[in-house]
Amino acid sequence: MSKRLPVLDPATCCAPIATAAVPAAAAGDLAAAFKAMGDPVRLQLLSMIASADGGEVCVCDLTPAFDLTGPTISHHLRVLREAGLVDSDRRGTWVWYRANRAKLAALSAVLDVAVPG
Amino acid sequence: MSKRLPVLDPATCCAPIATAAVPAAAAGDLAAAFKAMGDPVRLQLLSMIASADGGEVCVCDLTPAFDLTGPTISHHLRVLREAGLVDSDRRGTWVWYRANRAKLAALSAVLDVAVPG
DNA sequence: GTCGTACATCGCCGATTAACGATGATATTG
DNA sequence: CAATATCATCGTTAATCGGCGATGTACGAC
Repeated sequence: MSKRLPVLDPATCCAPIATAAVPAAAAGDLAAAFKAMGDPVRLQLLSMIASADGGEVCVCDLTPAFDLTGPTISHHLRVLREAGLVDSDRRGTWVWYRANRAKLAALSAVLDVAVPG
Repeated sequence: MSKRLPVLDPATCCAPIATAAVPAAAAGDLAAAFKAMGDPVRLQLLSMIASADGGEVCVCDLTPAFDLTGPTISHHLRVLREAGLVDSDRRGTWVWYRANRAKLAALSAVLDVAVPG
Protein backbone atom coordinates (compact mmCIF):
# COMPACT_ATOMS: atom_id res chain seq x y z
CA MET A 1 0.00 0.00 0.00
CA SER A 2 3.09 2.19 -0.23
CA LYS A 3 2.86 3.84 3.12
CA ARG A 4 5.07 6.87 2.87
CA LEU A 5 7.24 7.27 5.89
CA PRO A 6 7.10 10.59 7.68
CA VAL A 7 10.36 12.50 7.55
CA LEU A 8 10.02 13.38 11.19
CA ASP A 9 8.90 11.25 14.08
CA PRO A 10 5.52 12.65 15.10
CA ALA A 11 6.21 11.64 18.69
CA THR A 12 9.36 13.71 19.01
CA CYS A 13 8.57 16.67 16.81
CA CYS A 14 7.99 19.40 17.99
CA ALA A 15 7.84 21.62 20.99
CA PRO A 16 4.59 23.56 21.41
CA ILE A 17 4.50 26.55 19.09
CA ALA A 18 3.96 28.84 22.06
CA THR A 19 7.30 27.65 23.42
CA ALA A 20 9.60 27.80 20.43
CA ALA A 21 9.44 28.59 16.74
CA VAL A 22 8.89 25.56 14.53
CA PRO A 23 12.10 24.70 12.65
CA ALA A 24 11.80 25.15 8.91
CA ALA A 25 12.61 21.50 8.34
CA ALA A 26 9.70 20.40 10.51
CA ALA A 27 7.24 23.02 9.30
CA GLY A 28 6.56 21.16 6.07
CA ASP A 29 5.47 17.92 7.66
CA LEU A 30 3.45 19.61 10.38
CA ALA A 31 1.76 21.95 7.94
CA ALA A 32 0.89 19.01 5.70
CA ALA A 33 -1.03 17.40 8.53
CA PHE A 34 -2.90 20.59 9.36
CA LYS A 35 -3.57 21.17 5.70
CA ALA A 36 -5.20 17.75 5.45
CA MET A 37 -7.54 18.77 8.26
CA GLY A 38 -8.19 22.10 6.60
CA ASP A 39 -11.26 20.94 4.74
CA PRO A 40 -14.69 20.59 6.37
CA VAL A 41 -15.39 17.24 4.74
CA ARG A 42 -12.01 15.81 5.71
CA LEU A 43 -12.30 17.10 9.26
CA GLN A 44 -15.69 15.43 9.60
CA LEU A 45 -14.34 12.23 8.06
CA LEU A 46 -11.42 12.26 10.47
CA SER A 47 -13.67 12.86 13.46
CA MET A 48 -16.06 10.12 12.37
CA ILE A 49 -13.14 7.72 12.06
CA ALA A 50 -11.46 8.79 15.29
CA SER A 51 -14.65 8.62 17.33
CA ALA A 52 -15.94 5.42 15.78
CA ASP A 53 -17.11 2.70 18.04
CA GLY A 54 -14.52 -0.08 17.92
CA GLY A 55 -11.93 2.34 16.60
CA GLU A 56 -12.62 1.80 12.93
CA VAL A 57 -15.20 2.57 10.28
CA CYS A 58 -16.11 1.05 6.95
CA VAL A 59 -16.03 3.43 3.99
CA CYS A 60 -19.53 2.21 3.28
CA ASP A 61 -20.60 3.99 6.46
CA LEU A 62 -18.73 7.19 5.64
CA THR A 63 -19.83 7.83 2.08
CA PRO A 64 -23.59 8.07 2.70
CA ALA A 65 -23.01 10.67 5.42
CA PHE A 66 -22.16 13.29 2.80
CA ASP A 67 -23.80 14.69 -0.26
CA LEU A 68 -20.77 13.76 -2.32
CA THR A 69 -19.90 11.02 -4.77
CA GLY A 70 -17.82 7.97 -3.93
CA PRO A 71 -14.72 9.12 -5.81
CA THR A 72 -14.75 12.42 -3.93
CA ILE A 73 -14.92 10.72 -0.55
CA SER A 74 -12.19 8.37 -1.69
CA HIS A 75 -10.07 11.35 -2.66
CA HIS A 76 -10.45 12.95 0.76
CA LEU A 77 -9.64 9.69 2.50
CA ARG A 78 -6.50 9.43 0.42
CA VAL A 79 -5.41 12.89 1.52
CA LEU A 80 -5.94 11.91 5.15
CA ARG A 81 -3.98 8.71 4.54
CA GLU A 82 -1.05 10.45 2.88
CA ALA A 83 -0.93 12.93 5.74
CA GLY A 84 -0.52 10.00 8.12
CA LEU A 85 -3.69 10.84 9.99
CA VAL A 86 -5.48 7.59 9.25
CA ASP A 87 -4.67 4.07 8.17
CA SER A 88 -6.73 1.85 5.94
CA ASP A 89 -7.16 -1.87 5.86
CA ARG A 90 -9.08 -3.95 3.34
CA ARG A 91 -10.97 -6.88 4.80
CA GLY A 92 -12.91 -8.76 2.20
CA THR A 93 -15.16 -6.51 0.23
CA TRP A 94 -14.91 -3.57 2.57
CA VAL A 95 -12.16 -1.14 3.49
CA TRP A 96 -11.82 -0.04 7.09
CA TYR A 97 -10.24 3.14 8.35
CA ARG A 98 -8.83 3.93 11.75
CA ALA A 99 -7.22 7.04 13.19
CA ASN A 100 -3.53 7.44 13.90
CA ARG A 101 -3.94 8.51 17.49
CA ALA A 102 -0.27 9.11 18.10
CA LYS A 103 -0.22 11.61 15.27
CA LEU A 104 -3.32 13.37 16.57
CA ALA A 105 -1.80 13.53 20.03
CA ALA A 106 1.42 14.99 18.62
CA LEU A 107 -0.49 17.68 16.74
CA SER A 108 -2.52 18.48 19.83
CA ALA A 109 0.69 18.85 21.81
CA VAL A 110 2.12 21.22 19.24
CA LEU A 111 -0.85 23.54 19.68
CA ASP A 112 -0.97 23.19 23.44
CA VAL A 113 -0.59 26.47 25.21
CA ALA A 114 -1.02 28.00 28.60
CA VAL A 115 -4.09 30.21 28.47
CA PRO A 116 -3.83 33.39 30.51
CA GLY A 117 -6.46 34.20 33.11
CA MET B 1 -10.08 46.73 11.43
CA SER B 2 -13.18 44.68 10.62
CA LYS B 3 -12.54 41.79 12.92
CA ARG B 4 -14.84 39.12 11.61
CA LEU B 5 -16.64 37.44 14.44
CA PRO B 6 -16.35 33.68 14.61
CA VAL B 7 -19.65 31.90 14.10
CA LEU B 8 -18.83 29.55 16.92
CA ASP B 9 -17.28 30.25 20.24
CA PRO B 10 -13.83 28.68 20.11
CA ALA B 11 -13.99 28.02 23.82
CA THR B 12 -17.13 25.92 23.68
CA CYS B 13 -16.75 24.21 20.33
CA CYS B 14 -16.11 21.28 20.13
CA ALA B 15 -15.63 18.00 21.81
CA PRO B 16 -12.38 16.19 20.93
CA ILE B 17 -12.71 14.49 17.57
CA ALA B 18 -11.82 11.17 19.16
CA THR B 19 -14.90 11.55 21.34
CA ALA B 20 -17.60 12.61 18.91
CA ALA B 21 -17.97 13.50 15.26
CA VAL B 22 -17.63 17.18 14.49
CA PRO B 23 -21.03 18.67 13.62
CA ALA B 24 -21.26 19.87 10.06
CA ALA B 25 -22.04 23.40 11.23
CA ALA B 26 -18.83 23.54 13.23
CA ALA B 27 -16.63 21.80 10.68
CA GLY B 28 -16.33 24.88 8.52
CA ASP B 29 -14.93 27.16 11.19
CA LEU B 30 -12.63 24.52 12.61
CA ALA B 31 -11.35 23.52 9.19
CA ALA B 32 -10.71 27.16 8.34
CA ALA B 33 -8.38 27.45 11.33
CA PHE B 34 -6.50 24.28 10.44
CA LYS B 35 -6.34 25.34 6.83
CA ALA B 36 -4.66 28.58 7.86
CA MET B 37 -2.00 26.52 9.62
CA GLY B 38 -1.67 24.24 6.62
CA ASP B 39 1.14 26.18 5.05
CA PRO B 40 4.77 25.90 6.19
CA VAL B 41 5.35 29.64 6.09
CA ARG B 42 2.18 30.42 8.03
CA LEU B 43 2.92 27.74 10.60
CA GLN B 44 6.36 29.20 11.16
CA LEU B 45 4.93 32.70 11.35
CA LEU B 46 2.36 31.57 13.87
CA SER B 47 4.96 29.81 15.98
CA MET B 48 7.26 32.81 15.86
CA ILE B 49 4.41 35.02 17.02
CA ALA B 50 3.14 32.63 19.68
CA SER B 51 6.58 32.00 21.14
CA ALA B 52 7.76 35.58 20.95
CA ASP B 53 9.30 37.12 23.99
CA GLY B 54 6.81 39.58 25.42
CA GLY B 55 3.98 37.92 23.55
CA GLU B 56 4.21 39.98 20.41
CA VAL B 57 6.38 40.51 17.36
CA CYS B 58 6.90 43.32 14.91
CA VAL B 59 6.32 42.45 11.26
CA CYS B 60 9.73 43.95 10.65
CA ASP B 61 11.18 41.01 12.59
CA LEU B 62 9.10 38.43 10.74
CA THR B 63 9.69 39.39 7.14
CA PRO B 64 13.50 39.02 7.06
CA ALA B 65 13.18 35.49 8.46
CA PHE B 66 11.91 34.23 5.10
CA ASP B 67 13.08 34.32 1.55
CA LEU B 68 9.83 35.97 0.52
CA THR B 69 8.74 39.48 -0.37
CA GLY B 70 6.92 41.80 2.00
CA PRO B 71 3.55 41.53 0.28
CA THR B 72 3.70 37.73 0.47
CA ILE B 73 4.37 37.77 4.22
CA SER B 74 1.60 40.33 4.58
CA HIS B 75 -0.71 38.01 2.72
CA HIS B 76 0.07 35.08 5.02
CA LEU B 77 -0.40 37.25 8.09
CA ARG B 78 -3.76 38.31 6.76
CA VAL B 79 -4.82 34.67 6.41
CA LEU B 80 -3.78 34.01 10.00
CA ARG B 81 -5.69 37.11 11.10
CA GLU B 82 -8.88 36.17 9.27
CA ALA B 83 -8.70 32.70 10.76
CA GLY B 84 -8.69 34.31 14.19
CA LEU B 85 -5.32 32.83 15.08
CA VAL B 86 -3.54 36.14 15.57
CA ASP B 87 -4.38 39.77 16.23
CA SER B 88 -2.55 42.80 14.93
CA ASP B 89 -2.00 46.21 16.35
CA ARG B 90 -0.34 49.18 14.76
CA ARG B 91 1.81 51.28 17.08
CA GLY B 92 3.47 54.12 15.32
CA THR B 93 5.38 52.98 12.29
CA TRP B 94 5.31 49.32 13.15
CA VAL B 95 2.62 46.68 13.29
CA TRP B 96 2.70 44.13 16.09
CA TYR B 97 1.20 40.68 16.04
CA ARG B 98 0.22 38.48 18.96
CA ALA B 99 -1.28 35.01 19.09
CA ASN B 100 -4.86 34.24 20.06
CA ARG B 101 -3.99 31.73 22.75
CA ALA B 102 -7.58 30.82 23.53
CA LYS B 103 -8.09 29.78 19.94
CA LEU B 104 -4.91 27.71 19.92
CA ALA B 105 -5.95 26.04 23.15
CA ALA B 106 -9.37 25.24 21.69
CA LEU B 107 -7.82 23.66 18.61
CA SER B 108 -5.42 21.68 20.77
CA ALA B 109 -8.35 20.39 22.79
CA VAL B 110 -10.19 19.31 19.67
CA LEU B 111 -7.24 17.12 18.68
CA ASP B 112 -6.62 15.84 22.17
CA VAL B 113 -6.85 12.10 22.41
CA ALA B 114 -6.04 9.27 24.74
CA VAL B 115 -3.08 7.46 23.28
CA PRO B 116 -3.12 3.71 23.81
CA GLY B 117 -0.13 1.97 25.33
C1' DG C 1 -16.19 -18.66 -15.77
C1' DT C 2 -19.92 -14.27 -15.31
C1' DC C 3 -22.11 -11.15 -12.69
C1' DG C 4 -22.73 -7.34 -9.06
C1' DT C 5 -20.73 -4.66 -5.22
C1' DA C 6 -17.13 -1.76 -2.94
C1' DC C 7 -13.37 1.45 -3.46
C1' DA C 8 -9.62 3.38 -5.87
C1' DT C 9 -7.64 5.66 -9.73
C1' DC C 10 -7.76 8.55 -13.94
C1' DG C 11 -8.75 12.60 -16.55
C1' DC C 12 -10.96 16.77 -16.82
C1' DC C 13 -12.80 21.43 -15.34
C1' DG C 14 -13.87 25.56 -12.50
C1' DA C 15 -12.39 27.73 -8.28
C1' DT C 16 -8.96 28.84 -5.07
C1' DT C 17 -4.21 29.95 -3.77
C1' DA C 18 0.72 31.49 -3.31
C1' DA C 19 3.81 34.27 -5.25
C1' DC C 20 5.32 38.57 -7.39
C1' DG C 21 5.77 43.75 -8.75
C1' DA C 22 3.41 48.03 -8.56
C1' DT C 23 0.77 51.04 -6.01
C1' DG C 24 -1.49 53.04 -1.87
C1' DA C 25 -2.01 54.27 3.04
C1' DT C 26 -0.01 55.73 7.37
C1' DA C 27 3.56 57.38 10.39
C1' DT C 28 8.02 59.52 11.50
C1' DT C 29 11.82 62.69 10.13
C1' DG C 30 13.99 66.63 8.13
C1' DC D 1 5.85 70.94 3.15
C1' DA D 2 8.85 66.79 0.96
C1' DA D 3 11.28 62.53 1.76
C1' DT D 4 11.68 58.07 3.79
C1' DA D 5 10.13 53.80 6.03
C1' DT D 6 6.66 50.21 7.18
C1' DC D 7 3.06 47.53 5.94
C1' DA D 8 -1.31 46.60 3.33
C1' DT D 9 -3.79 46.27 -0.93
C1' DC D 10 -4.27 45.65 -5.95
C1' DG D 11 -3.75 43.09 -10.18
C1' DT D 12 -1.71 39.34 -12.53
C1' DT D 13 0.07 34.54 -13.28
C1' DA D 14 1.18 29.65 -12.47
C1' DA D 15 0.07 26.04 -9.57
C1' DT D 16 -2.96 23.55 -6.53
C1' DC D 17 -7.45 21.87 -5.14
C1' DG D 18 -12.28 20.03 -4.83
C1' DG D 19 -15.63 18.07 -7.40
C1' DC D 20 -17.44 15.01 -10.99
C1' DG D 21 -18.07 10.96 -14.45
C1' DA D 22 -15.67 7.18 -16.50
C1' DT D 23 -12.77 3.46 -15.87
C1' DG D 24 -10.07 0.00 -13.32
C1' DT D 25 -9.27 -3.40 -9.55
C1' DA D 26 -10.43 -6.63 -5.91
C1' DC D 27 -13.67 -9.46 -3.74
C1' DG D 28 -17.90 -12.52 -2.91
C1' DA D 29 -21.89 -14.88 -4.95
C1' DC D 30 -23.52 -17.62 -8.43
